[in-house]
This record gives sequence, C-alpha cells and structure tokens, in this order.
Amino acid sequence: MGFFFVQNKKADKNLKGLSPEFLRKHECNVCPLNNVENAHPKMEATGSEQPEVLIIGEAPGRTEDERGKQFVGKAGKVLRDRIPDGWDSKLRWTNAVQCRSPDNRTPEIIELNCCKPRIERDVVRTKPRAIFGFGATPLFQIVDPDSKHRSISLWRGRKLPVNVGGHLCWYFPMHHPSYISKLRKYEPKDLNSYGSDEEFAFVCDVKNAFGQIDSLPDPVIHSVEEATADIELVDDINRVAELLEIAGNDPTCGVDLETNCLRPYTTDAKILTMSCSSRSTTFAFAVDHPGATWTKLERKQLDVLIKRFLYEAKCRKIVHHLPFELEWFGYFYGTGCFYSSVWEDSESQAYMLDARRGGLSLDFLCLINFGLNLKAISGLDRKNLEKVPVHQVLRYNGVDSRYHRLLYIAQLKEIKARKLKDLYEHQMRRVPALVLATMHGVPIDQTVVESFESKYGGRLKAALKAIEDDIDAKAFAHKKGWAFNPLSPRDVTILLKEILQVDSVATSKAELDQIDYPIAQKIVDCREAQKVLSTYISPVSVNSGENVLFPDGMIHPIISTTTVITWRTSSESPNIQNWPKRDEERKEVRGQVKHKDARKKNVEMRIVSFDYAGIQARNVAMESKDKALVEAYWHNYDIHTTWMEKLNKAFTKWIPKDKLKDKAALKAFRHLAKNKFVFPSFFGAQPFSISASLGIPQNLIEGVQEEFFDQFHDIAKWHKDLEKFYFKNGYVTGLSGFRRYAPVSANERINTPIQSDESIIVMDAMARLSEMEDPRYQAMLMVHDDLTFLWPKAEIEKRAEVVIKELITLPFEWTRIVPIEVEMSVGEDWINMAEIGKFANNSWNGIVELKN
DNA sequence: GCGAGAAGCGCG
DNA sequence: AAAGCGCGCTTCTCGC
Repeated sequence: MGFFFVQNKKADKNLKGLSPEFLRKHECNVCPLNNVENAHPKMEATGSEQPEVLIIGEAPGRTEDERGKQFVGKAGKVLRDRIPDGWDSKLRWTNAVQCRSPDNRTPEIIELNCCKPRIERDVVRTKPRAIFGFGATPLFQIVDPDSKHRSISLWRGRKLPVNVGGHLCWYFPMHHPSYISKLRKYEPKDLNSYGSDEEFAFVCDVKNAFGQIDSLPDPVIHSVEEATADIELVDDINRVAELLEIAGNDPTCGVDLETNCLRPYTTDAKILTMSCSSRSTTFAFAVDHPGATWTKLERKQLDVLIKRFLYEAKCRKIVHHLPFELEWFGYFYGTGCFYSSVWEDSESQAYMLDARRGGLSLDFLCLINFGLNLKAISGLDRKNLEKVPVHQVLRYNGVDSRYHRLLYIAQLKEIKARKLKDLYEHQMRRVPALVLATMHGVPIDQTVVESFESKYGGRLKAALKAIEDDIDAKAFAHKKGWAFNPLSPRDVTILLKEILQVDSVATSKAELDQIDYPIAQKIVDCREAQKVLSTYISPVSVNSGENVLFPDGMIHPIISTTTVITWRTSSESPNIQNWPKRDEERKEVRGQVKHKDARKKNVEMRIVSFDYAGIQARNVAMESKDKALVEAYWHNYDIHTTWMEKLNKAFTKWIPKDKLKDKAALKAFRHLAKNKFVFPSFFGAQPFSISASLGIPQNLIEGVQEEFFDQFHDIAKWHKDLEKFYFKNGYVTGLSGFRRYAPVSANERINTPIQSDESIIVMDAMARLSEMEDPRYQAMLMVHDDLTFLWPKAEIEKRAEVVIKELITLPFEWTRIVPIEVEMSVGEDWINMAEIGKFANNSWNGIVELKN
C-alpha cells in the first residue's frame, strides 16, 4: 500500500529531534517544565469523577497556579459566567499542559507531547461524553490537521468526533476565554451584553455546546483501514462496464476525477483516472494515465461507457467541488450531462452549513465529520499525478469518491434539520449555469491588448523616468542608500516623512493628491500605469508569460458560488468582476473584450448586457417593506433629489448659490446625496462618516438623518429587528433563507441580507435561462447585478425579448413588493456599450427594438 | 524560494 | 468602541 503517515513539518522542527513516541513514553521526565517552581506544579484535573463534559484549557495562569484550580482567573470568569445552571457537578477541568511556564507562554510542542498521556489516562478513566476545548492548544494536541487548517477560528463553533487514548467522544472547539477577554472593546455591563462581536459568538458556542450534550449521538470515527478498504482497481473493460452499471443503479454515487492539470482547455489536458463509489461498490479505473493498459479499442469503449454513465445512469452523482468535474466532463463528454443527470455537491452543502473560508476542503470536512485524517493516507505528489504509479493514484481517487458520497449523506441530514433543502436546490442550479458561462469563455482581441500594452507601458516608463530625475527621489537615494521605489509603500512612507517632511498616515492616492511636491503626482502616475498594465492588460496578453488565456484565444474566468460569505459570486483567473468602469480613461481596458467577428459582415457579434437597475435599494425595500420607499418605486418619486434638497436646507453652504439653477451641477449633487447619504444610511452608516465624506457638519447630518428615518421608519425598524433576530438566534438571514453565523458585526448584519437577496435574484434568473438548454440564452458573464451575453447583431432583438422576460419575472413572492427593472446595453466591445432601454415588469410591452 | 499578510485599488 | 458591505489581484515585506 502506498499510504503512510506524514508528519507536520513545523512540529518536526519544534521537536528538536525527539520523537513524539519518546516524549509520550517518558512524560514529565523529559519535559522542560518538569522542575518549574510553581505553587501548584503538575496540577491534576479537578471536578467530577464521572463528568458529562471535560473542559480543557491551555495551561494554568498565575491565578490558577496560586489556587490550584483551572479557569479561576479573570479570563476564566468569562467562561464560568456562561455555564448554564445545574452543570457545575457534571464538569471536569484540566489543561493541555499541567504546569505553568515561568513566562506564561504558550506551551511548546514538546510539552504538549509529554502531557498528552496524562490527559488520555484521565479521559479513559472518567469517560466524558464531550470535551470542550478552549483555544488552539488543546485542539491540536488531539487532532493533527495540515497547516492550512490550523486556525482555531476555523474550528470554533463546530463539533467533531475524537479518539482520546481509546475513548471516543465529541470535541467542541472554542476560542480561549482569555482571547475573548483581550478582544473586548468595552466591559459588558451584564450577561445580555458582549464586549465584542467575537464574544457574542463565543457565548453562542458555549450555549450550543451545552445544549447538545443530552442529544449527542454516539461518535463514529473512520479508521484509515476502513477508508482505504475494498477499493476495486479495475483494468478490465468489461468489469468497468459492469461496475458502472451497478453504481449507476444505486441511489447515490460519489464521482471523482484525477487530472494532469487544473483546466481542460489546453491540448495536453488529460483525465488521468476516474472513480465511483455507491452503496454496493467503490472502484477506480485509469483513463489517460500513462500507466493505463487499455488497447486503442478499449480506450474508445471506455469513452462510450463514461458517456453512458454521465447521460443515462439514474443515480444522483455526488462530487465534492462540482464545478471542477462538470468543467472536465463537459469538455470531454459534452455539456448535455449537466442537465440530464442529477448532480449533488458536498462542497456546496458544507458552504451552506458554514461558509467560513478555508473550511470547505474534503480533508478538513472528513476530520470534522468522521474524525478521519485523509492527510495521513495521501502522501503522494498531488501536483504531479502523471508521474505517480497508476495503482496509487487509483486508490487515492477511490478514497475521494467514497468520501464525496459519505460526506454528502452526513451533511444532508444537517441541511434538512436546518430547513435549508430549498436553498440547496437553488445552490445546485447555480453550478451548471456558471460552469457553462466559464466554458463559454470571454473573447479577447489581441490587437486592442497590444495597443494598450504600448500605451500604458510607455506611460509607466515615462513615469519611472520622471521619478528617476526627481530631486526628492535623488535626495532619498542619497540619504537611504538605495533607489526610491515608487511602488513600495515603505519607500513612499519614508519619502513623505524624512525627505518631504509632511504629516501623512497613509500612502494612498487620496493622500498623495493632497501633497504639493511634484514627486507625489509622479508616484500616482506610476502606480496607475502599473496597476492597469499588470492587473488588466498583461493577464490577457499573448505577449505576457503569465497570462490566463487559453489556446482558444479566450479567458475562462472561474465564477465561484462557494467563496463569498454573503452568497455573492466571485471571479478569478482573471477577476472579470472588477475591470475598470468608472474612470473615464482606464475603463477603456474593457475594449479588450471583443469577438473576432465583431465586424464580420452578416455576423457582427455583439456584447449584450442586462443590468438590474438599483437592485440593492430594491432589496432594502423588500427586506424592510418600508412604506415610503415602496411607494417611491411604484410612483417614480425621486427620493435622492428630495434628500439633496434637505441636506442643502440644513447646510446652505453645501450647494453654492450660483449652482442652484445649474442642471449639471445639481445632477452631481443629487449623485452625492444618493451615494453618500441615502444609500449609506440604508446600510447603517453613522453621521460621523457621512459628515466626513460630504463635508457637512456632523450635528447637521444627525438632524437630517433623524428626519430621514422618520420618513423611512420601517427601515429603522428593520435595522432593529435584524439586531433582535441575530442576538436571539446567533445568525443573520434574509428573505431567501440563507444564513451567516456569528460573529457578524452591526453593519454586516444589515448588508448581508441585501447582498444575498441580490445574488439569489440574479443567479436564479441566470439559472432559469441556462436551464432552457439553449446556448443562445446562456450568459457569458455574471457581475453581481449584470448578466452579459455574446450574440450576433441580427439576433439581438428576438433573444433580448426572451431574456428580459425571464429577468423581470421573478419566482420569489418576496420580490413582488416593488417593480423590477433591467437596463439593456449593446456594444461591439465591452466598452462602447450603448444603452438600448429600460424594461420594468410593471410597464414593458414585451417588445425590444434596436434603433440603429 | 515560498507563503502569509498588509497595503493599495479595481468592481458591485 | 468604531464609525456602510462584499470580493480578487499585484506588489512589497517579512519570516522561515
């Protein structure tokens, strides 16, 4: 077997050449803390001899050492205050390390190893049903995840089955109360208030943990032997057919691919191996791994078998990180299987249950759900699977598909228990729609790219030359002994402080614009050119060594649905969602997005965008059901002009007298009122910051905002209701039912439902269009409130009518309170976009006409 | 030489 | 007490 245990590298180093086995054998005799002079050295566990719960801290603090008892200091009170009545006699207390270190430092790996047998003996003897572990120290004394998963913030609030010296029980990781105490921004006045958002989350964790004790199931831990047992490695084509048939007729089947690279679009991209796991069988077979033994004919037959499985097998196909497998299956076997099969995604489930970043990997979830450390059975070079012997890749592949399915089954219970089944259905409809967008690709015109490369490249060169010649840069080099680097925040800080001698806290553009020395502008010029070039031009240039282009001349940005904590999508490789649009000059980089047939006669490919008009503000109306705001939408009241006028009435110096009849100037002030007063107020901005951004005294803003919430009093009430709900339930939710768990800060609590409502409205429309299974209605891009398509000019009107109807006909009852409107624009490229019209669901006649 | 984190800046 | 939210990418810096 190719499986072996991989030691944590960092741990190795900190062990100073001693093995964990050695340390655990000799315990105190080899522990650096053995002879420390403490009031209570080697403090034994205290409390119940038959505990329900064992509480493990880090190490005794000063108070603890003095009194010979755990958690009795100031930090200990933060925890003890939160223990529900009636539990005192059911608790046992100990620490990961039993001796206080002289300088009260965090215990070292050696000490933790020496002390581990003592804890194991205690646990085996007293048999607690659960362990509440506070801080990272006791957690990682017991479990050994890889370095990516060693932050306690990722673990707190969950539970996992553990085996401590042979006793199986549940472990509840939580932050250490001393950390919570340190994070306090103020002293809570009673038990209904919290010193920080994290403290509220901590209190939720403690409460939830105690609340679960009575109903805990028996912990089950999967051993490495079980995880790797009975995986059939198949090299007989008839047997592959047989097993695919069996698995395909089971209700659920885990599916996993191993490939030689991340994306399928390059000519050398290969599926190396594939594996399936259902209730009756787990098997894996080579596809194009160099170690495969298929004859040419068999290899052809294999494709037919895989295709038949993908298109016809009735099982629910379960993947962990489904977008990856769909992209590969779609590329090699056609995208028809996206909708002909039922696909499930255990990563999406995990995201719904707990969206914390870094907590979605199969390894981590297996530790949480099954106490199984997959890390310990891999041990092979994941990045170079082509070089790994095929039987090893197959075993590895088989374990993964097995755990895709087991994880799905385990998490499905929890999804149902939390009543998230409907939302999961929505989430699963997002995946194929977005994979199809990714596969569609975004065309890039290299002649445009080249012209920008030369333009911004030249500008960068000139800016660098100007800095080289600058007198202050020369003074800098003379004084510091190295050349001034305008891109280095450190160098710019030094320049500002020591050479120019100006007061400045940051080195941002806003600060630099205030500075009178010529070098300030030169730094800004340099940064701008470098930013545009390196972020938006080089990545799509064939001339750049590190571009994200594929052989088809397109970019295929990955639009993810399991990254953003609020249910928005994110985009990477490249991030196509943040290309310049506001800056009049730099927005031209969008012109790089252009189809090669944009000017071809009788084709004239066009970029066609549909943007939900003011969707977030409409979401505020949906969430708050505010009477005044809702009415404004139905009657087209311009609330922003109203509040511009009110702001100017309160602070008459705001709009200069001579501008009061200047239409263009008033438009700009309306824009300010909208974006710096109305919307921020919806989202919880305080007079302090609104005052700063508008330049109107704070006391005047306070007055206007009071009047504002007087008019929109249901918005004020909604803000208050959100608070109440959050502190009662420990999470924030929105009309779609998604959840974001504590800690969530005050303004995040307001913003989160808005972002998620927005995303669910737009993604549902994109999915409905995609489900037509007609490439004409498959969006190419999704940018939060915008869906973009690539169509031949002659088809635009006809197709737009279908798309607009779908976009403004929303299937969610909760959206009906306000009208919904989309704005359509068309362009030869992504910058020269002309607005075609606005289409609202309370007025549109169903027809789209292009005026030439 | 690599990874993590901060600063800075682009979008909705 | 701090003072609308959510991202990804590039560069620099620092520590290993």
